[in-house]
Amino acid sequence: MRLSKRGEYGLRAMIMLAGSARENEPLPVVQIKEISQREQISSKFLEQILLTLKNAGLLHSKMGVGGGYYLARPASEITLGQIFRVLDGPVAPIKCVSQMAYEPCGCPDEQTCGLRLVMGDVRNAIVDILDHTSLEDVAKRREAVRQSLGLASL
Amino acid sequence: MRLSKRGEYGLRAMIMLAGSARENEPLPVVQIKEISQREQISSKFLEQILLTLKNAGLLHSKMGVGGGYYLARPASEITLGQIFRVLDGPVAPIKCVSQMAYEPCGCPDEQTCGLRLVMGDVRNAIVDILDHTSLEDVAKRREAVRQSLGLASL
DNA sequence: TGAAAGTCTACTAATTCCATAGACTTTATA
DNA sequence: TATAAAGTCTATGGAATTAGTAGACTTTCA
Repeated sequence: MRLSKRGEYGLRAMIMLAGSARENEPLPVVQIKEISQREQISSKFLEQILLTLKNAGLLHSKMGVGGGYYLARPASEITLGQIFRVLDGPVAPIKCVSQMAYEPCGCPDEQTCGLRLVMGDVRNAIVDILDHTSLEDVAKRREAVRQSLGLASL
Repeated sequence: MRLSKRGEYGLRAMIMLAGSARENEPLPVVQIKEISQREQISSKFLEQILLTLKNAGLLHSKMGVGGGYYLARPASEITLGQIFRVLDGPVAPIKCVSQMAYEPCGCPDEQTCGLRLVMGDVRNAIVDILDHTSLEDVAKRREAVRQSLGLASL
């Protein structure tokens, strides 16, 4: 039940971009190099990941001097589920319960397959979290933890 | 977030064994060949899986003529989580939130890592289901679905 | 004693994962 | 307008994992 490095790095990068947004300021444009340094990710690998996210419409970019990446939409409108699916594919643990990529599994009778019933629950539980957690939610939550630990805001 | 074939087949086999138990009768002993036919699984592959489950203490076996596999404990005392972990390893999507196999991930500050907070929730949601669903629960639930579909009991 | 069952270990083909490399395009600015 | 700074795109490669096969071995019962 593992999140891939692609998924991990992509989510971390998006969370970082959302976290460096300041109120009443334009969305910050951040370079690959800076993200890769702050998050300790191979910049060449990250490059691919950000490009994928861009082609999926979750990031925008600016080329050339002073360029970089920035969120395609406000952080409140991008969910972790969207990011996850772009990088790691369907959320469902088994294809026969996938909404996005249904395929029958080999069980004799799908309607009464016990495994399918339970894995459907698992899928729903994961989707509930990932699709209802926006980048803004993550940023707020992290901020709350920081506060409770008595740390400064950055 | 995928369940492997190993995990799928193993869970299906265990569920089948639990489902073929009859009240007030000894736990049925079922041969690999029969399981593999009923569940459409390569019998050589299934053999390995059942052996792993046996070595983990979830199954018992009888060698020789009339032999086969049977549950090591009553179906109510074996959870899907136990089976899953034997075959597919830790449930957590990322090691830094794993109870069974914790390892730090590369994030700059683990305590305030937003991804870690959310993946902790995901882990808990999955564990809640898998560790609180026994083979007996699955059998009962399947039976309920059968009833509601107006099907016979086997 | 022989057939029916599980046990155990090794092997392999295919796929996926985690990158790395390098040539290319776009843009700001000196 | 040249140049450096940034993203774009495609190919390649090693390592690990996955899903299975093969085959020799052991145990048990009739």
